[in-house]
Amino acid sequence: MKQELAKTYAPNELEDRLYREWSEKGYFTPDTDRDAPSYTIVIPPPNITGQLHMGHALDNTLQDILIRHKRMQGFRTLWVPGTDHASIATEVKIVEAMRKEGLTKEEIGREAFLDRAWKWKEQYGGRIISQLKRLGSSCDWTRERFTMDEGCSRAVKEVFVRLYEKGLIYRGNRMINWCPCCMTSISDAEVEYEEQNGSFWHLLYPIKETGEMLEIATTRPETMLGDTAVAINADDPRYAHLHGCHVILPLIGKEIPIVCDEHADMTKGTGVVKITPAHDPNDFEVGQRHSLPLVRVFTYDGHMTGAADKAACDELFASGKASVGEPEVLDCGKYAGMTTKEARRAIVADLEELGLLKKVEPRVHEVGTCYRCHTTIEPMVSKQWFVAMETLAKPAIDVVRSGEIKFVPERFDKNYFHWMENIRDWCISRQLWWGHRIPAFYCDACNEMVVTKDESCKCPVCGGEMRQDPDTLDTWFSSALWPFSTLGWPDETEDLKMFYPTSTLVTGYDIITFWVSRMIFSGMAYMNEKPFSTVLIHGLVRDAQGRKMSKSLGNGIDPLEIIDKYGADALRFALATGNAPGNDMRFSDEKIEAARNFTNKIWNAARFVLMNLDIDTCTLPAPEKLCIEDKWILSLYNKAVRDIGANLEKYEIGIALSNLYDFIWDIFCDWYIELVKPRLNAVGTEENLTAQNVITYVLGGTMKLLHPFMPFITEEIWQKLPHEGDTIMLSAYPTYDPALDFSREEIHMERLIAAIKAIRNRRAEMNVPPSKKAKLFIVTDARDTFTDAVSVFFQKLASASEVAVVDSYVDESAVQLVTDCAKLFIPLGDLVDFEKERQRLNKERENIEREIARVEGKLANESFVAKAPAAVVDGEKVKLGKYRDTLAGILSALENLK
RNA sequence: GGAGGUGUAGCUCAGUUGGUCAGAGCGCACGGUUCACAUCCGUGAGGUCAAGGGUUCGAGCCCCUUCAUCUCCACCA
Repeated sequence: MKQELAKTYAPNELEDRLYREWSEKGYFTPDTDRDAPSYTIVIPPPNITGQLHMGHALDNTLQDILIRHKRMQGFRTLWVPGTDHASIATEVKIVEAMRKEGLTKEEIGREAFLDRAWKWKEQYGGRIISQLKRLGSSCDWTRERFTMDEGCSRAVKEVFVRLYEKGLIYRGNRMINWCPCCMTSISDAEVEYEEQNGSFWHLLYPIKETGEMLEIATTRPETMLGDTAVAINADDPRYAHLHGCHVILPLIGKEIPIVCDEHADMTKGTGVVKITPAHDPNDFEVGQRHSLPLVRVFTYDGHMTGAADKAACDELFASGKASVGEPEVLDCGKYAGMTTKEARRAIVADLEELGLLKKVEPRVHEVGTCYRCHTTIEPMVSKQWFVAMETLAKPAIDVVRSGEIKFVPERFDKNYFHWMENIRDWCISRQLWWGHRIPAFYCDACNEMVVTKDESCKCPVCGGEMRQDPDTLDTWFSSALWPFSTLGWPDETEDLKMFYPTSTLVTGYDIITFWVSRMIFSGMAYMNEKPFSTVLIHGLVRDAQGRKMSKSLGNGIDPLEIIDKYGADALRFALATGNAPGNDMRFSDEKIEAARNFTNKIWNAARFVLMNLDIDTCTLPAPEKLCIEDKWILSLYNKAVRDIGANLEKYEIGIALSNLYDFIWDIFCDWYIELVKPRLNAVGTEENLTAQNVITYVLGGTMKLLHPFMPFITEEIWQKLPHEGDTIMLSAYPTYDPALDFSREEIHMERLIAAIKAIRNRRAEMNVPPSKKAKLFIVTDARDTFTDAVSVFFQKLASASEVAVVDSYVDESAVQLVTDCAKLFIPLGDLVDFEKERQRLNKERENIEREIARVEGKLANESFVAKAPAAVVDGEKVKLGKYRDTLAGILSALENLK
């Protein structure tokens, strides 16, 4: 069988063909009947809003490498794919699209809106899936899931109800982060802090009892209308006489108390803090401690409250439906209806007019913004659903602390612990429509509330109709359940038994708090078991200048364009190579071109091998039939197998891949192929047959080693080589074989290579073109290295016309080269410049003498000899011996020149 | 205010438990029509491993200090 390959690797045609074939033959689906250990990965589900970006490409390349490696090792591997509904992100996009059509959510109503959302999901969810396929991801598509599919929704309801029944989910008026743009609450994790230039306004509040002016500094004067107290520190001597006094809140003339609270820090500002419990998290706490009223002065869309808002609130209180902690609403009068920004200006101007603005200082401070739209977050007291985190956090901390779950690299556990140990209750309700609707039902008739999975429930008190809570859940609430909801939970499915806990989670460090931590406490809480054993963390993919890739900068690189141009394997190589876990990486043209060149190199090596092949099956010949170069390549191949395997086990994917790169390019292509060419040309001989088998064995094995990283090219080549089985995907990953350890031949080849390199080097320095052949005389004690059989190497690779191993050689007109075991003479006649030769040899002599002095010094150091491991000391001794031999050679060469 | 990352050749970065670790790719210089590959082959130049101190027989690697740079977290008025 003669197989042929095209001259240049053209990835596109074969990628589609091979992926379809793998998929159709069901190779991605685990054989659940087979008895084998499981290895499971659940995909971090991409948002349906997006399309594949470089971050996804990296994330999924790493997962595919792991899963393909384990599959080839014989594990029962499952990679569960899916997408995330991305509640807020998707809703924002749909609202945006509707705005362009002149529509609003309210106009079309909830049902029509959800219709649009599902259509969106069909369109864009499908797109990202097909993009994942182009990368070569070997996901089990028969198990594809969506965070809002029926199963996931069931899991969400189940968890909600269970937690509610345990008292770990509660509803109440609490301080939350409100995004006036998205018009919803968001969790603490979803707030991003940005540095902004602001001001520090020093206001004066008149004191009722003494008539003094109390100076108060604030960064947010517009909240003053909602002040319900002023706090001082009880120990502050400056204000000791004011305990129990009141201030008159300017502009509205309201009397509010001066309270003593630890929150007022004597060392900061004026030591006096205005307290706005409804619009500041700290002030909320102070308000709780002193039972201060909550006065809301902002609307949910970022304006000052007015008469209508107040009326609505009054009605709520009058009806008796206002719940505990419900804030009052102020009619802000002349400020009503202004945006908070306008109100700030107006209030400051009015205070200034009244002489109550003492000074304004510029100040830089961190302002919370919405992670989706980057609108400034308004802290608000609002009635929301929360998860009580304290009891849930503890097992989640322990399971990482005990090492049951490991972060790779380890340092990210610090991040995790810090977040988990300082966690606050999780606000999970969102004023959005796209998402899992909260399974709480209210009876308008009698105010009863029921939390249940049953959507058609009746009021248990009065039997009346129930109204479901209009809010939806934080999108991360369903993501948190992903490792088990995708396997069928809450049912006790076979998949759950077989594949949970999952093995490795691969994700970026930017998502540890959002997602990883929540999956861990969820797994512990509902499964009583960790969701995964290892969290492999990777960094961000940045552009060539090191900037974050973003839409607004327009510096994003589209992975699909890269795949079209260079192939998926090249993209995968570029992403997986030369970067360590947890570190950011840069993506550049140079990198992808280098990757493309590597694929082409592999392709051509295979092309060469196939051109010289006429065997149909490959059997490794018995050792006595192997030539030195065969044993050498097998030995190095075997070491590569060991190293690559060890690095993959340690998740050192970048190192494993560079081991492979080095082996393929520098060892296999640059040396072995060149070394066996003469034998491959000698068609019909036994040596030729041996060479064919060895080169096929090594190339085939190398393709297997490389397959997890570059699945397409390796499958294509492997298929064309003599092979057993239907696909490289399911072939056995190579393992270390002690029988292939040929260390003697390694030493011989090292010597030969050193000699060949020395000759090439010397000829290059002298500008002798390779076409000018010259005789080579070798004087050496290492006769077993420089055998007749290896002469051809020098002819082929070192431009030798003929090679002779001689007892001694004297010829003044010869170039002399010295290695640690041989002296090489190349009679080049006129080309030799004796003065230059002498200088060169002297330089070499100086170098080697320096080295000898260094090693001798080391060995003369008693504590080195006494304390260093024997192997290290022996190594130094061997080195010294070689150096001395080399020096002797150089000295005799110099002698020869005289 | 806390925590962490990074700093190694001109550029981008590897360097696993301290002992052939001073490396790779790109770039640069010189040479090459060798029948797999010019997306290639051969050869070469280049680094006090940010600075200083310490531990050790031995330090890019461990410890301390400093500088530069990036990131995360944090309710500071």
